[in-house]
Amino acid sequence: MVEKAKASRKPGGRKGKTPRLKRVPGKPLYAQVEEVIRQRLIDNYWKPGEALPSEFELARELSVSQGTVRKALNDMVAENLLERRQGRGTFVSEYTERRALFLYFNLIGRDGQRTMPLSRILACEDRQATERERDRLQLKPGSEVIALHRIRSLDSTPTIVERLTLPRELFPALDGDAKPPENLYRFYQGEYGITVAKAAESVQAVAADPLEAQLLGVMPGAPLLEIDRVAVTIDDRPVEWRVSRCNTENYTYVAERG
Amino acid sequence: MVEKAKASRKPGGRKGKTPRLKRVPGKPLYAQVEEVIRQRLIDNYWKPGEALPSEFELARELSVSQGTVRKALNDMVAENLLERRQGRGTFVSEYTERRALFLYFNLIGRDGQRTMPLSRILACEDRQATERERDRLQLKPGSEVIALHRIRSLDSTPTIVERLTLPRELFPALDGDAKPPENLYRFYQGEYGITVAKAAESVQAVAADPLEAQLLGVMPGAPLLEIDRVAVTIDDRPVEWRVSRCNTENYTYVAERG
DNA sequence: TAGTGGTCTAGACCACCTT
DNA sequence: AGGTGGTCTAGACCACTAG
Repeated sequence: MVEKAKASRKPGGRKGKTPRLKRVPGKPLYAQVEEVIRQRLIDNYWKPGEALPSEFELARELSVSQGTVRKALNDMVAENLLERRQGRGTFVSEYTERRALFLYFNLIGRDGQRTMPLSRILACEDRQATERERDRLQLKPGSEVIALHRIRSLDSTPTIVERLTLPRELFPALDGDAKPPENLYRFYQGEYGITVAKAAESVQAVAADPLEAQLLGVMPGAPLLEIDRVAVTIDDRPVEWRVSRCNTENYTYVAERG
Repeated sequence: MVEKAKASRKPGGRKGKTPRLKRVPGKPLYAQVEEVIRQRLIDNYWKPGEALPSEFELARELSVSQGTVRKALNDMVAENLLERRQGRGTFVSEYTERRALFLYFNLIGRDGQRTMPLSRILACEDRQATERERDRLQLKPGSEVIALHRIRSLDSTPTIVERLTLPRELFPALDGDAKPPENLYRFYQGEYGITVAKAAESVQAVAADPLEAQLLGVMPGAPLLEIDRVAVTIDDRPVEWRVSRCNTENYTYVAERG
């Protein structure tokens, strides 16, 4: 899809070879450095897992000091966009299993253990977005979506019934036959160059409907935890809407405050 | 050139004397600066709302550079322990209404608005800690606790039934007559010098029992959101165990991920 | 105007990793 | 041995707030 822009970096006219940053009133230099790097991540100029140039190289390229580059990079580490390892370099964050588990999977067992869920897809549908879906995914009327219905088990016990909606335009080649794997965010990244950078969740208690009750092995009307999540890219475009209904008899949802 | 630091640490030095920091292998200087400042917060040497000395003063006192003090202070701002305002100074965080609402109250209305709850105390009891309470609050067998039962309304609608347990030893003067106010964390801080620094929450869906159902105006067995929270001080001592059961028909619990 | 935090630079040395 | 990020220092200037 997006080609490495290295060759096209110097197509002649534009701004010369590199964006030479200069002081702008009201906008710190390090913020401008962040913008440049962020844009390159969006463009897939540096790909997930790849190493960035060293602090000194970036500093030379952008005509700022190494300390300014350092502040920009550290800020982006705090946003989970980059990772730094002493002696090795600075790398674009990648969606490993571990990362998915700790960043985006918040159901833990009574013993405090995190377990990787196992999913079974119940249905995969291709259709027009409902009004609610358009609202959540910021889509125009008439937009197509892919709707996924699956059940996820923790320790071999069916625990989560999940409905996902993806904008068709972001995932052109995805269809019902090519079943997506367990780690969807990694799949989005590897196959489509789409990186999920953050997600907003809202949580409620709901009563299980008959189908959910049957799938989860509880009584209809039993209390379930509903997690409503919209995942967005680095540049804040919605990627996925996911509604998970969880049996919390043996698992709890965790959050840190303060 | 690094100053030789003289290393004249006096063995018989008094506590009130200035701790002169020196390099220790494996422990960065800024981490030591953080420790000193953190300990002073724990000791209430600087009180909530008070201004700290300037970066330069602290740097001189601790025999480190201003940049090192800066890093320590900024780290502690990220932990919500301090606040900095350009041109004014660095201040110890205080529990304002606004702060309590945004840091520790996570039920928001359908419209995304945060509302301050209004509480009515149903019971206030003084008794021995149960085993579960001892576990959560890290108390020794036989410890006394204060148990509070209250109902909280949002927009005049009873929405949360809450049970709180406080270690008696932390709140010696608190009794059933002196009813604590709405903002408990601020109360703890102002009256007892106890600062809640962070909290861990775990969330589940549960069925309303008959009493809760009556208080909240729902049917018995209706799904409620249960939030289980232990609040701890800067030095990680448990201050309060709180179990809130919420009617989430009109409110949702929010969290950010990534 | 004086004092504070915020930004930026330059250079030194250290700890760690790869070769 | 050479390169990377991590720490620490020193000093300059800017932006904001207060008296």
